[in-house]
Amino acid sequence: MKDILFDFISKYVSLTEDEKNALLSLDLFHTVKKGTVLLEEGQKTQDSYFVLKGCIRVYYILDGEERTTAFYTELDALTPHCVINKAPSDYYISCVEDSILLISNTDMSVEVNSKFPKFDVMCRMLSEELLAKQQMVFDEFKTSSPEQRYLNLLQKRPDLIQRVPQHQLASYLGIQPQSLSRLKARILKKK
Amino acid sequence: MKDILFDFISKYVSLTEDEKNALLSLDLFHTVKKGTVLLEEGQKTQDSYFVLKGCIRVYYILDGEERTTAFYTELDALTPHCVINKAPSDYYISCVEDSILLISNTDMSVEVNSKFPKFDVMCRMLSEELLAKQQMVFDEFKTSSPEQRYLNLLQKRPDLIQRVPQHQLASYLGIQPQSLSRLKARILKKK
DNA sequence: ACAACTCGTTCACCTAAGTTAAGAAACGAA
DNA sequence: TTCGTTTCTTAACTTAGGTGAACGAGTTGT
Repeated sequence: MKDILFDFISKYVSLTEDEKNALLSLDLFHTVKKGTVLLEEGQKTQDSYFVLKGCIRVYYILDGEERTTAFYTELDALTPHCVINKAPSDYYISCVEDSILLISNTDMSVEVNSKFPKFDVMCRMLSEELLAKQQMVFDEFKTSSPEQRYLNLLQKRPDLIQRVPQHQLASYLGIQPQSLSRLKARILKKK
Repeated sequence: MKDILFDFISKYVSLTEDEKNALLSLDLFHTVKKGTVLLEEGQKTQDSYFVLKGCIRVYYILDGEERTTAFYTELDALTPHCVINKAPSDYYISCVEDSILLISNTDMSVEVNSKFPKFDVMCRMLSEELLAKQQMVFDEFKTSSPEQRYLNLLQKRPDLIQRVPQHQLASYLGIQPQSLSRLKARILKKK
């Protein structure tokens, strides 16, 4: 697990042994059971998540209905909105599978970053990269139909379609579960 | 113009006179005429944009059709995807109105950031904030219908509806211009 | 084993967005 | 100004997604 983390970090900055040990001394690793709710609507938290293994999901409850807007899998990082703007969360985060997560809170980050400015640089690079990636995903979503979105997902994240319940996937694609079934049947017929 | 910039920066870090002068010596301010194309598909650039006055627009050309995915107005910052991942751009950026922009390139940033680490911190804060905001906008888009999106825009960025051509607005909402006209007529009828 | 529940799928019907076409209004260039 | 272009709107028709209901398969709990 440590290796996965340090390999990831090494894409951005190179760490000394001291810095690695400083990180490891923070008790960041957590195993989380499937179904665990990490964050609820209305709560405030200081925690950010980094997925080492497994899958977590962001969803809203609107008119009593779950609306899934994001899945985070291996090597994805998630800093909840409420951590940034210090307001209560307007969404939920839960665990789709048994997962191993790295959970860090703002206090830790502030402390580590002030001791090792290198982490500030890494965080900046990471946010910039995530922002650019997020924008691309958004652009693809906007410029395509539900059917194209499904086909696109089939290309880019085929694992998601297998590991995630279909009704969550439907809402992730912006449609109803029934429409996803119909859409899949339509695609099969075409071939 | 300088004041607008420094007021904006002061929300993140406080600058000394030296730091302010270092910024001003960089020749960042540019006036750009309506219709000017700042970035074309296939091009590489090092430039990031910050809108002091006016409006710029990001769009793709798919099957010969323009697809607008974003508008940037006063105090919005835009770092094109191609600056981050060093690949040719897959979209265009153009000027919707006569605008005053702050244009900075990567070389400048690297130089300034190494001289004043404070800017690294500011950039990190800014990217994190933008990422969170972007995610919220994306979530709203995903969880609502075109009609709701239009009503939402009417609430949150009413100026956009006035200052931007309707066909660009339609594609920003993920629909055809005809559908936007129809949708607006439908809303008027309801009232 | 059985009931209660969840999940994925199918169907029929409804509604809204896509498509094609046409005309009116606004804008720009000569 | 006038001609030509672009932009916006309206209409008629098509199509895909929303909605409500129903069914079977798989789970969970008793």
